Formats: sequence, C-alpha cells, structure tokens
Amino acid sequence: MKNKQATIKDIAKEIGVSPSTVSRALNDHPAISAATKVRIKAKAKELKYEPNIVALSLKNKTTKTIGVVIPELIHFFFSSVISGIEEVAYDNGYTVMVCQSKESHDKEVKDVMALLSHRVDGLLISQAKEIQNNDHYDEIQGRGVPLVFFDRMPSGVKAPSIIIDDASAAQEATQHLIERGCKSIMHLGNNLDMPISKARANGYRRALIESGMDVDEDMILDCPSSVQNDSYSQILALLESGAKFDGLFASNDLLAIGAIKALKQFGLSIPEDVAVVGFSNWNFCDMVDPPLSSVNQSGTEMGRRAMERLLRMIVEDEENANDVMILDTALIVRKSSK
Amino acid sequence: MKNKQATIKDIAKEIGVSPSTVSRALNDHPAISAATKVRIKAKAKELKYEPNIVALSLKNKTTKTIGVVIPELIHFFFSSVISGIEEVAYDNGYTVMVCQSKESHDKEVKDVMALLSHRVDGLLISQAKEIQNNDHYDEIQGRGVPLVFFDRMPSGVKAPSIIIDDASAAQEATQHLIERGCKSIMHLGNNLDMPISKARANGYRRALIESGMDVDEDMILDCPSSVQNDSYSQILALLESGAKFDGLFASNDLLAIGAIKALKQFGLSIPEDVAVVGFSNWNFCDMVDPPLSSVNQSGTEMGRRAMERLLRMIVEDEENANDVMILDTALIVRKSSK
DNA sequence: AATTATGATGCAATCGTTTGCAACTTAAAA
DNA sequence: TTTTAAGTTGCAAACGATTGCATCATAATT
Repeated sequence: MKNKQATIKDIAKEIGVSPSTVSRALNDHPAISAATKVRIKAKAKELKYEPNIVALSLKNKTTKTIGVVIPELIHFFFSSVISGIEEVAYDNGYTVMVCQSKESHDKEVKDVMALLSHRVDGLLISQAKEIQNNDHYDEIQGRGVPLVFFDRMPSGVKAPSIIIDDASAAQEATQHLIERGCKSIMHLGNNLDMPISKARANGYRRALIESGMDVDEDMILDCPSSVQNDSYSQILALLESGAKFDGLFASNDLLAIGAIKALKQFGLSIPEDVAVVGFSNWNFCDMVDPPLSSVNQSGTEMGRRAMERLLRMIVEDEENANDVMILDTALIVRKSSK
Repeated sequence: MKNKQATIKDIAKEIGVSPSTVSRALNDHPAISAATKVRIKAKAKELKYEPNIVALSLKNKTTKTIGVVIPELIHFFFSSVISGIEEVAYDNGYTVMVCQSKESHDKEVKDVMALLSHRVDGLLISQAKEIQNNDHYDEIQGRGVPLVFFDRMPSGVKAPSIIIDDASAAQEATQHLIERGCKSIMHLGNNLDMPISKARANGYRRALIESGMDVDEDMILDCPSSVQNDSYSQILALLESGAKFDGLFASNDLLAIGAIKALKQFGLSIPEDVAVVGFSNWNFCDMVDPPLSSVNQSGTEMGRRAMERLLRMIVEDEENANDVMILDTALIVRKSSK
C-alpha cells in the first residue's frame, strides 16, 4: 500500500517532455503549444494527477491551511464556531486544522506550537480557562503569523478579536429579571478567574446597581467546572441551608439547567418562585422544561467573522492591528423567566 | 508581516558550517563533535528554530496529518467523535484536518479531494446522507491512502469501519417499549434512504415480529430533515387526524423531542399515554422534560477507535481490510418510558 | 617516518513544483 | 541569403530538510 499519486515527472516521462513543460502546460502558460497542452492534459487526467500541495506549500511559503485552537470541541457553542470557520475557509480554498486545549494552558501552548510547525497561514484562538502567560501568542506574532482571537481574548496582546459584549449582555439579562419583579437575584459564575466570566459577573452587578439594588457578593457563586452537577449541588446545598432568592442568572446554560434541577427538586416552581436566565442559547434551551431564557450568541457568525478577519490579515499582509468586533447578542425570553 | 521563521540555513550561515552539519547536530548524530553540537543548539534556540514540517513532509512523504469528513460539525454526536479523534491523534503526534460535508455528496467529494491534495496520511469518513456513488472512496484507495469509516459506512467499499449495531440497538429500544406494555408503537425514521436509518427501522420491525405483533408500515414515518420541527408537525398532524398509539421510537433524539412537544401540546402525558425512546443519548436527554430514554452511543469512543484503527493501517502499511468493529450501545431508560 | 584508523565536516542529490533564462527551431523580414 | 523575430522547450535553481558518500585533518599504530 504505497503512495501511487502521480507527479509532474511521471507525466513528463511518459510524454517525453521536461517537467517544466508539463507544469506550464497544466497552468495554461502561453508559451506552450496547443498540441502539447492537449497531450499533457490528457495524460494528466489519465494518471489522475493532482498537484502536491505539500510541494507547493514549500515553494510558495503558504499552506492554505489555518489552525484553530478551542477549549472544547463538544460544546455546542464552539462546534458552531468551527462550523462557521470551516464554511468561510472552504469558500476561500483553505483547510482547517482543529485542536482542543481542553481548557489547559499547557495543551494550548503545545497546540499552537504544533500548528506553527505545520506552517499554518493563520491562527484562530479562543483562550483556555487556565491562563498563565501570553508567551505563545508573542511567539506566533514574532513569526509573523496572523492571529485572531474569538470569544475569549487575552489582555495585553495586540491582535484583532471577535467577541460579544459579555458585560452588557449579562446586564441586559439581569435587568430583565429585575423588570420581571425579582428582588433577590443570584448569579452563577463559571470560573470567575476567567475574564469572560468576570465580565458577566460585572454586568450582573451593574444591573443591580443601576436599579438601585444592593450587590451582595454572597449571592455570586462560582461553579468552575461548568458541569451541571456543579451548580445542581451548590444550589441544592444553598436551598437546604435556608437561602431565599427569586431570580437566578447563570453564566452559561448548563449551569442554569443544573440549578433548575435543584430548584425543582426542592419543590420550587419556575418561573413563579424563581425566574432563571442562562447564557449562550444552546440548542437545547427550548427543549428543557421549562424552556430556558438565555442570551443568544451566534457561534456560527462568530466563526465566520473571525475567519473573514483572518483572511483579510493574510491577504492584505497588514500590520498588527487590535481592532475588536463586538457581535450582537439578544436575550431570548422563554418560559423560565416569563 | 513576512515570515521570519528561522531555517537550518540561517543557523548554518551564522555559525559558519554547512546545513548538513546543522541538521545532524540537531538530530544528535554521533559524527558531530560535542563542541559544535553545543554551539549549534544554542544558536537554534536563540533563533527560535523549529523544523519546517512542510519540508519534512515533502521529503518523508508523510504529513503527520489526517483528514476527517463528517456530515455536520454542530451535532453533539459528531463533535464528540472529533473530540475522540483529536485526542488519539494528538497523543500520536498527528494533527487533524476537519471538513463537513453538510450531508451533500458533492461537498463530500470535494472535501476528500482537497484532503488528498493536502496529502493527508489517512482519512476518517462518515458518509453524508445524500449518496450517489463510491467513486471518491475508490479514488482514495487507488492512491494508497488508508481509509476508515465510522458510524455511517457505505456498502461495497473494502475498508475497516467502526460502527454500532443499529438494528439490534433499535430492536432493544423497541423491545423495551413492548415490555413496558405498549401495544401500538410508532417509529420515526430520519431519512429512510440512509442505510443507518434503514437498519434502525428494521430493528424496530424485528422487535415487533419477535413479540408476535403486526408491523404496520403506516406506523413508520420519515422525517428526512432531522430537525425537531419536522417530527413535531408530522406527529401533530397525525394526532389531529385521530391516530392513536401508546409508544414511539425515534431514530434520533431531536425527532423524539419534536414528537414530545407535539404530544404534550395535544394534551397527552408522557410516559403515561405515550412512552418515548430516542437514539444517540445526546447531552440534553436528561435535561428535557420528561428526561428522554435513549440509546447511548459514545461518540468519543467511536472517534478514538476509528483513529486507532487508522493509525494501525498507517503504521503497519497493511493490505486493505474490511473488518468491522461494532461498539456497544446501551439503552438508557429515563422517565419518558418508565 | 610512513601507514592506517578515526573523527568531523561538506557536497550533492532528493522530495514535487515553479520560473527566469538560455537555447533551439522555424518562419518572416530585410 | 542573411538577419531578426517569434514560437517552443529545456536547464537549473529554489523552497527546507535529510543522508550516503567523499574529503580532509588529526591521532594512533607499526
């Protein structure tokens, strides 16, 4: 089972011309006679010749490949982003290499190095939860490889990013709960060390403050693992200890669903006793009971925009910019907060 | 913003030796003196030299890259598969190129050709719903590129596959409904032209027959688009036309959830009036109301196994085999059928 | 002192493709 | 008939790394 892919040399040998002639014929170079072109093209088809992109990459110093590093492949949001990236990449003749950091800084660094070794033409990155330093980002830029961040961007790196306004979106969600009449609103953060989670928590605080309500830091819980069980057990424990609240804004949908499970189990009804809002509008939001209100962020669009931005950097060979594109979010109100 | 990646030549020039010496020094070749090695390695570190995989690929005729073609990235099952593939690939020093066929035959063919041009060392494919021919699979094998199918395999191609026993799993699910006391069971297929869906429908039939029940082909509905709305509207229409049934087995979870929505809306309670079982055990199965019974198929494991199988083909350079690995499934009974 | 090992390094070809330049053939112009 | 201009095609170098073989200097042996 050895490689049988035909090369330009094979064609050249069979026809009895030089490889250069074959190359020019296949690229419709004007200097080649029509007759030779026909013969060569026919032979190419016969041998099922396909140009070797690896050789081309070496020559052109461009691989028509872009690298993507995301925290977790199996999260609906991230797989939508990749889907968007792949779409635009495909339309522009690029192929996508995907790595998942599994939220680990080390893995993220290794992924980046591997992709650099593969000489990707650009990188799209969403930062892992575990943050240590920006050395690998500097490394990328030091090598002149275009870099765009999406959703989770680091601070202190001069690169374009496509994000949403997490704070404002969170504020809107919290505001909605306040308008609905909630007097005592909890917030579930998903790893509050992470900038994105911090921003959402700040949005929550801002909404309370702007409505003249007190911010009780004890009402902010951290569920670092972003598994529903985490919020489920924390909320259940809280309820059992006698805590009272009538609204809950969670930093992601899974946490919201875990909380709902605990609330239901404790005999509370949603939204009557406690109104709940999640974040990300995952595909199952309208399938759970009650359907979960959530902040919609379109992963597909984010992926598309990020890829488009990256392409612009690649094509225009522009200087490092650090423009930030903020995509719209929209609060989708469903029964859980109606 | 041009490429500044250091090459072996750069190191050679700066130190004043030949490129061959640098190459040997970096690979710890015994013929190079310790002193030179030290100098060269120091300079390599200083210049942040990283071997150019593209050049290596050209020389070694191996890219350490594998290509994956799946129908849809955003489906939980498929993103789990990719996650499993990426894991094993990464552990073995491979990188993964991902393409989505979007269930289109043409796109699948184009994806395959693009990946072949990139000279991937192997291909993992799950066939698109739209099936026309196997020419592109022949093309892959004709070029001597290892190929493994997962989940959806074509008929008539001699390649290993990792699948589940769709018929048996479906039979088990249906059997469960029968044992629970269901007398009239519907089946929702997801594009019954697709082999995988056919198999599930056959499993459904087998269960009925083995229990001495009649198979009424009118009780089998096709929902080609695999969107919940499809099953929702079809089931609703059916109920309004006066159809009666007390069990429902759907070919995937989305269809099951659409059906549940219709049933609920029609005032039926689940599982009392109609017991429902889905297929795939997507992550939201235990979040919906009522929690949905489903056949668990581990995408991550399927991805891992497929990648492992492919690696064996790559490493051992074995002859085309067509062994089929059938992964275990397990019916997870939840409230929707209890 | 002459010969033979031994150690260290460089040359050149290779992988597949592209491309500037040279070289050749033939036909047109002087 | 000689010069010039097209029209075709091939040579060789390049991209970055590896590797068999040749080369050279030095050290060890006789």
